[in-house]
Amino acid sequence: MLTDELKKGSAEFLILSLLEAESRHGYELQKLIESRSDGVLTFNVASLYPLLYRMEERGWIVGRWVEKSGERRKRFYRLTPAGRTALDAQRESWKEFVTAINRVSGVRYA
Amino acid sequence: MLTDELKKGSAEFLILSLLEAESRHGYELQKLIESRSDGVLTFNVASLYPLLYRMEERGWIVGRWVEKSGERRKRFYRLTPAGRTALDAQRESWKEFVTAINRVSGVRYA
DNA sequence: CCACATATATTGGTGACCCACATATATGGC
DNA sequence: GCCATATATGTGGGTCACCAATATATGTGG
Repeated sequence: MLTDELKKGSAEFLILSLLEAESRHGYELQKLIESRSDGVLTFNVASLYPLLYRMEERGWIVGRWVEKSGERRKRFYRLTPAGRTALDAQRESWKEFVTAINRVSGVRYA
Repeated sequence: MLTDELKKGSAEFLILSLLEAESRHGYELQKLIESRSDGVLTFNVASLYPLLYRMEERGWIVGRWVEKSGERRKRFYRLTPAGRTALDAQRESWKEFVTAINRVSGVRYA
């Protein structure tokens, strides 16, 4: 499937987008992406956590551990100013990319 | 850049789309994708030819060598019925994918 | 004669993604 | 009391695509 290949690379953009409104933890991000896309976009845990670390190293997001009694510890991530800048850039890239593919492939949204 | 990652996986779809109208050879496909996307979508030769072989093995396209005097030999590819079916499926996948990403990321085309 | 465009092709390295597995807690069903 | 399932985070190892670099070969323009 085309989608399988394309999903690669989109994950970062989705995470940045979801963190724009409020901070969230990894598992939550995974479930949100899956439910909000009606199952079209799925996310493997083995991709999720390494990706979050990479994004944190890059300074786009910052995580903090939250521990509540009677709950498993969670790591909540929030967007940094650099992350917001990256998000803006990726939004533009995304639009440009979609426009380009549509133009070359002749896709129209009837 | 987001685009760099996303370009992966879209190549097949673009090639199938371009071959729908008429048969073309590898180098031509590469140049067409680049020019029609205004340089947004670039294509590495080291990806192009192996990809064409894979698509031919899968039975989506068929190539034939064309040799003219005073010209380097070219391999023209045309779409097979199976390729056309695959193209239809990929068009749907593409639309579904774009819709899903837009919904999750909150992108709107103003 | 040499740089460049055309045209096809491969080797070798990098890097992302994912299967499978591991750990730990709370809840619901039987 | 026990077991499956949901929640939540994490990793080792294999696979696979992409790409930089390189190679071959011909026609054109300066």
